[in-house]
Parts: sequence; C-alpha cells; structure tokens
Amino acid sequence: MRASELPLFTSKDDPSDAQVVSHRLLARAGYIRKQGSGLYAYLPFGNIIHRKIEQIVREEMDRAGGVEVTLPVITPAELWQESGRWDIMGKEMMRMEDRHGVGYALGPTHEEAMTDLARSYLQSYKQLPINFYQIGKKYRDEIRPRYGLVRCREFTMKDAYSFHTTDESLDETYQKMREAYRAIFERCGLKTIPVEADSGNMGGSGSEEFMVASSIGEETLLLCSDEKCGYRSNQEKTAFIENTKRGGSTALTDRSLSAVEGRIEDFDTGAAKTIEDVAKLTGQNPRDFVKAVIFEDKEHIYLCFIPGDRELSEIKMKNLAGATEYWAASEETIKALTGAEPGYTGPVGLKFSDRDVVSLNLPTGDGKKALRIFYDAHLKGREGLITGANKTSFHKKNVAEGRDFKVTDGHDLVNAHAGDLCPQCKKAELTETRGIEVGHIFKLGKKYAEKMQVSVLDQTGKPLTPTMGCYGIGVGRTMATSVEQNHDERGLIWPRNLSPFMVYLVSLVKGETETAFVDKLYETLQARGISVYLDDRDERAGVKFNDAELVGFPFIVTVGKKTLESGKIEMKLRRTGEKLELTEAELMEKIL
RNA sequence: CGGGAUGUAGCGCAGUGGUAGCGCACUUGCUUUGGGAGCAAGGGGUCGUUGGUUCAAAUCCAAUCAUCCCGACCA
Repeated sequence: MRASELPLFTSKDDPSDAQVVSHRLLARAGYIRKQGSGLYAYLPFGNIIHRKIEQIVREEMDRAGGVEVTLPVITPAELWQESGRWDIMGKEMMRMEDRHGVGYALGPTHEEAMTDLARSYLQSYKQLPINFYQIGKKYRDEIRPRYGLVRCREFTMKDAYSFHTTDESLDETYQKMREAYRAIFERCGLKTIPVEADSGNMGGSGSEEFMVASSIGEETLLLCSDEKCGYRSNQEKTAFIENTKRGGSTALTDRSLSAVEGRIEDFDTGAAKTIEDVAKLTGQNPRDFVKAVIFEDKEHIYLCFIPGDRELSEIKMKNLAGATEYWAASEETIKALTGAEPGYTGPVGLKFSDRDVVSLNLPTGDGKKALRIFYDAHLKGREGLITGANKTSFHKKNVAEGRDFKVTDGHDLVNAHAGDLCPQCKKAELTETRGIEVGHIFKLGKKYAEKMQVSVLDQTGKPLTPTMGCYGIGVGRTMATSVEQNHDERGLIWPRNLSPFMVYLVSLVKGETETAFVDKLYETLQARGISVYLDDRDERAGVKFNDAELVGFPFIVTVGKKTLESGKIEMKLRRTGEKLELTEAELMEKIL
C-alpha cells in the first residue's frame, strides 16, 4: 500500500485523556481513536492488526478442534432468565427493549446463547465432545472504563464453549485450549504467565488466567519464589498461609485454653477506632487485633472477622456468602447490629448470632435482614487479642479464641501477599507482581447445561447432562498489551506477526527514473510476499522518518539520492535501531 | 455510585466581567529538500448545554451533560 492510497493518521500530540503508553502511542500513531468512554474506532492500521490477531486466534482454535459459529450480539432476556443471570449480572449488562417491550441484553458473554444453540443441536453422545467458538463484539457497562483498549465497554472477544459427556473429556479439551492459548500468545509476541484463578460468577471449578506482566495490570499475581514448585495464582484465589518466621505467632500450639493468661476486660480507647490508632495507643501489633468488616445486600448483613494485619478478600467473601450485589454496610446498619458507632465492632458480646434476623429502620421493605457471620480460620487458637467491644469508645483486650468467642467453621477470607507461604509447596515464600488478564479458561461444569436443560442420550439410551468448559481471549486487550511490552520513546515496535506491514519504505526521491527505482523495489518486495507500506507523500525526510518510527513496522527501508548513487539500500531495524547498507538481494534475505 | 478535576478551532493549550487568542494541523504562493523547514497570505470556534446575575458573561452563580483521575466489576 502507498500512503497516497492508505493515509497515515499520525499526530504530534498525545490525546489529553490518554494515561497509559499503549493508549497514547496507538492514538498518536493513528491506530485507534476514542469515540466515547470505553468506545474506540479502529483506524486502518489498527484494523489490520485486529484482523491479524483474530486470524491467529482462529487458526489455533481450528487446529485445536474448535468449530466456529457466530451468535447474535443481541441476546433475548428469556435466555438470561432461564439461567438465573438476568438479575445476577446487574448493571454491567447493557439492556434494552424492542418496540413490543420484549427485553434483550447486548451480550457481555455468551454462555446462555451458546448453550441454547447447543441444546437445539445436540441429541447424542456421539456428537460430543464439541467446542463451539466465535469471535465477536461484547458489551459490558464497566463501572470505570480505563487504560484505552485494556478496559473497554465494547470489545472483541474470542469466546469458546465446549460440551462433554465426561470430566475426562472436558479435561482433555481444557488442556488443548491451554496449549492453543500458549501458541496464540507466543505468535502474538506476548510473554504470558498462566495463573490459577477464581472462577467468578461464571461458576465452575478449574480456572486459569493468562496474564501479561505489566505495571498497569489490574490484577495482583502471587508467584512461588521456588521455581521448582512453580505455583502461580491470582491473589483472588491464593490461599493464605501465614509465614510464622515473619510474624510472631500467638497461636495456642502447645498450650491448653486453661493456661490462657489474663482476664478479658473493656478499656476506653476514646476516639481511636482504627486498628492503626488503637495499636499506637496500646503498643500492640496489628496482628493481635480482630478486624471486623461489614457488608450488606438487600436481604443480608455479612459480618466478617479477620486478623487485624490483613485485608478482607472481597472475592473470597463473596464466593462464601453467595452475594452478588453488595455494598459496605451503612452506619445505621452497623449501629443496629452492634449498638455502637462504626469502629467498635467485635466478636465478643455481640447481641446477634449467625443467621439471626436484625431489624433495621429502613425507608423501604420490612427492615429485616439476616445476619451472616464469617470468621477467618487464621483466628483459630489466638489469644491476647484486642477487639471492638460493641460499645462506643471501648475495645476489649486479652480476648482468647475458644474461651471468649469461638471460630466454628473457619474460612480463608483474607488476601495473601508477598512474604506469605506458598500454598502448594508450603515452604517457599510468595512474590507479588501485577498483571493484565488477556485470556481465561474455565471448567464450567454442568451449571448451564442443567439450568437450561441440555441433554443427550448416552450409550444405553439414557439422558445425560453434558459438562461444559469455556475459554475467552480479549482481542483488543491482546493488542494493547503487546504495545505495553513492545515500544520505545520513538513509538510502537510491532512483532512481525502483528505488524500491519513488514516494511516501511521511505521514498526521498524525485524525478522519473528515481521514482521508477522506488516503484520497482516496492513491486519486487511485494512479489516476494513482503508487505510494504510506501511513504510517497510530499513530505520532508524528517517527517517520514519520525512517522516510520512512530507506527513501528519491523523494517524501515530508505531510498534517497545517496543510496541510488552507491547502489546500496539503507535499512534500519526498528527494534534495535541498527542501520544496514545492503544490496537488493541482501535486503530480501534479511527481511525473509 | 462516592471523592477529585476538566470542558475554548481537527489536536494540544492560554485567556478572572468590556464582542476570542497561541502552537501544531489545514488552504494558496514562493523558497527549501536525508531527521518534525522558512517567508507571505488565508480559512476555521453560537467558548459542552440550559437557565440566572449584570448595562455587559468564555470569565460570576445554579442546574445539567460529557470526559479523565482515585476506590467497588472483568477479556
């Protein structure tokens, strides 16, 4: 292509709202343009890259036995109601009605739609396993679109859904998808870290995310420092094992409760509510506190007690409680629950027990919410604790678990961090890094197949509910993360497999014979299967060189008066900046 | 939805009450031509929207919309 046919959309200034390098460079180099919050137009070069990523995904999915289909973006509410997600998906799902008042959603994901397709088609175990996939637009009304293509409200996703008669068969496809994903990201020139993940509201068991390490990553990953162990997981999922070498343990390991010293007593802490403040007051370690974290939803109050030096994992809490839309408890709720101002909640002397109904003075509804109390298992056996006294301005000290309150079924409720023990080898410490999720594979199980009544006949003629897997890749996000990993101060640096063109041909010549030389080189390169972008604009050399570096194709070839005289063609490697003077034959060889 | 900020020409920005400006980009001409050229002449804005205060509003006030940043969602 020539610049006269396929124009550049480069700009000298960064858009004022671009925060991250991928957004800044993609916008400045004319690959994308924002049209609204989380909504992006793909300009010609951006469109080519998007298509190339799609093609790589398609090839690897086909190789792994996937079957491509295309589902409507607009999904009937009926299907969501059938699975029970019409309510669960909440505000994130863009909803609409047609002229008859029938409800629809712009598909944020397609489990329901694909399961519906599958049930109409699947009759027999002989048709299984099958792995349907599509590459199409998804819509999510994100709370906060961010970071350009990393977090959009409209984005292209490859989503695949597999159906199986047995867990073994699901596992086989799951492993195939794992391999396909590795191949896809490798071809895209991305270094990914596969990690164990939480399966969110998709339901199901096994789940792995493909992460790209990046400082703008919105995920925290925990990696075992022992490479032989190789444990890697998303913090949402990482089981917390305290490293006793680091924190002094007060756990009752060798002693019985009768040996616990010190009487429990209230003491006045005045305005000091936070653990930090009270710790300063008493000189005790935050670890010796019990932290209370309180959430509520429409029907419940969730009261969680955790070690004072840790933060609650909302994901773990959510999974445990089964809450979908919840929020931090209001001051009124906390007062009704504890009889005290917020900041003084503790497990001892609480008026309510787990599953009690708490009466609240609410403007709507009957004002009653069921209380759920959860304890973090790490509180088990601790003594000498400081807790809220459920009395404004007072805390309790010398609190002992087992004597003053009891952790019945304890749960893992807190986030693991760097320095904690690896849950797999239980020896090495964990390290932390930030990551962007570019792909995710799940074992979904039978949740959707059951709710939507998918059934095939097995060998004996009995109905069987298939088990499912689902596998997603964000196409635009893959593009953005590739830029995050491949750029310099001058602009983009595309890996060969993604670059819109292999060669940026800078023509600095005028005159018929000279132009003919450039045209011939342009033709020759293309005849050898090398894609070339010929900058034939009437611009000065500096403008062309700068644009060539900004748009970031792997090879920048320059033809000017000097090179014509010497018979040597100048080539610059975009990634290294290395400059070469080559004959035409050497040039071809170098590029191919 | 809570907290903070911004909205003025295609892009980046200045403009604290007296009828709107700079740089880049764009158009035309001349010169220049291997790292974002120079000179000259041009075109382009109901200052996000609505209402208010005022003799007078981009500027002050109110509402509203949009965008961005910090916290809760996910590819």
